[in-house]
Amino acid sequence: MTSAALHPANTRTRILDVGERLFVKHGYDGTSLRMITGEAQVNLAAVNYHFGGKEALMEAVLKRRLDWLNEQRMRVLDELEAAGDGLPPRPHKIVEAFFGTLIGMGCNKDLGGQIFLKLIGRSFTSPNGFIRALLAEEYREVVERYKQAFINALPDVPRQEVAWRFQFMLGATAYALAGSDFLQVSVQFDSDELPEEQTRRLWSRLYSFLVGGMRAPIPDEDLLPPQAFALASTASADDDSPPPGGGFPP
Amino acid sequence: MTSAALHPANTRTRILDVGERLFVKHGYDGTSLRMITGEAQVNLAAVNYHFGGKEALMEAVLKRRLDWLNEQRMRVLDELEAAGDGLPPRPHKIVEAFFGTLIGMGCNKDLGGQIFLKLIGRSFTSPNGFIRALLAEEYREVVERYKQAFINALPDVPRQEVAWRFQFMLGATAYALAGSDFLQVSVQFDSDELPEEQTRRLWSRLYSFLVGGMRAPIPDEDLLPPQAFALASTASADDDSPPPGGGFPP
DNA sequence: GTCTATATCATGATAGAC
DNA sequence: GTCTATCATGATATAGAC
Repeated sequence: MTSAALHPANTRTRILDVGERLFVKHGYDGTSLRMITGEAQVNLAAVNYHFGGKEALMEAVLKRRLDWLNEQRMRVLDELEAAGDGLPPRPHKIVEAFFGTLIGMGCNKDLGGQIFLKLIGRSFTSPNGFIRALLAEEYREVVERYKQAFINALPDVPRQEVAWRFQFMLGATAYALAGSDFLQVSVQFDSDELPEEQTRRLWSRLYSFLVGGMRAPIPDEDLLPPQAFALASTASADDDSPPPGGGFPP
Repeated sequence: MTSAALHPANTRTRILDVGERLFVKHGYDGTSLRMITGEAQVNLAAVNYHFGGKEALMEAVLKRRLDWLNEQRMRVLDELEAAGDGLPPRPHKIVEAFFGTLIGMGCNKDLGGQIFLKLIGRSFTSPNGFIRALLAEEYREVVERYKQAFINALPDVPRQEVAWRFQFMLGATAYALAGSDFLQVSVQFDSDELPEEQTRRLWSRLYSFLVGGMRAPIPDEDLLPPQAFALASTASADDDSPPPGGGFPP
């Protein structure tokens, strides 16, 4: 059995697949081209030949999935609006269109599955500027259209408020995907694949939470969180100053 | 003016302060000890002398803030339960105690301010295992107690459901703090400091969203997201196969 | 397209003088 | 406690044979 038989795809695709997985596992800065080319069993120089460099590889990894996602999200919203007879779609349908499309990708290995969900969940807060910039650019058009759809669907809610809630929904979703499972509830997809069944249950829970948050009453601008917030904003820190006793030796 | 006059604190604290800021800005892997010691105007070897290494420095940076946060969160919950006359605190009060305490730190420079909020927001999804492990360890006791408080406050909601919603709330909060401002609503604290006024407005909005999500109806286990989800989980990807023409030269 | 070999540089850590 | 000097390692990227 040749080593090529172990690898279903060509060099370029193997690099993309392994890169995607390792970028998730170790982060962009924590992943070296040697790690990628080693696992993909291709030559070190192949990355530079096919993509032009490490950043360009990351860009290709993200775009491969985002192009599909953007297209799909646009199409689903198109259908939603077309089915409305001139009426704007209901808010929960828009939530479903935007976030359901994403979560659904987790069940589809051809679309990156859980690996991609985790990658996208973490990329929003990447310390690497070019990653955030790329995401902003790739998301801009679609997010703008969905934001407008939410605004149309919620005529009584101020635009600013809608935008914030969109941001909160993105956060809740991204974290559920990025998976810091220290709450012991988080989906264990360290073992590579999350069963379709579990993904569906995650989705139904997340969906319920998001819609609940979206429908929350408009906050009172003058609300002052009485206790906790005020305490924390005025407390003094116990700096790592010398131990009690004024610095005198014991 | 001596260079020491520019730096209010001792070497150890200067390293912690600069480290905290740079770890946020460039991530753990993207920050070198040379960057830190350079900005802090201390010797390169000082980090190893005072902390023992890069990982230990990160640990010290996190613990300096988390110790205070844990203590405060415990105290606030103590008071809440003491004031209840045997009745469990209302859910929205628990939300306020847990998340309000955190957000309040953003107004207090002695507690790290916005910098620390961003750091903690990003650390949950750090690709570095030791950071997630440290956070899990530091959060375990407090989170366990708050989770129990939520369970007591919501006797009709299944425990699993409560845990998930806790996770979603953490996510929405962390992302609001970690700040990927590509939605144009996100708080601009790249310019270092977020005014107290804005932090309060962020809090009132977030608070409303979190409580809304927490109170959402229990999801139907058998709900199948009709359109978007199903489409995404069965679609086929357009792989990066050779361009149309079968690979023949033009 | 793929490979070897290498250039160039930055990193974390430490040894040892002061 | 602070400094200089240095080590060993691993990084990205490229030149050039095949």
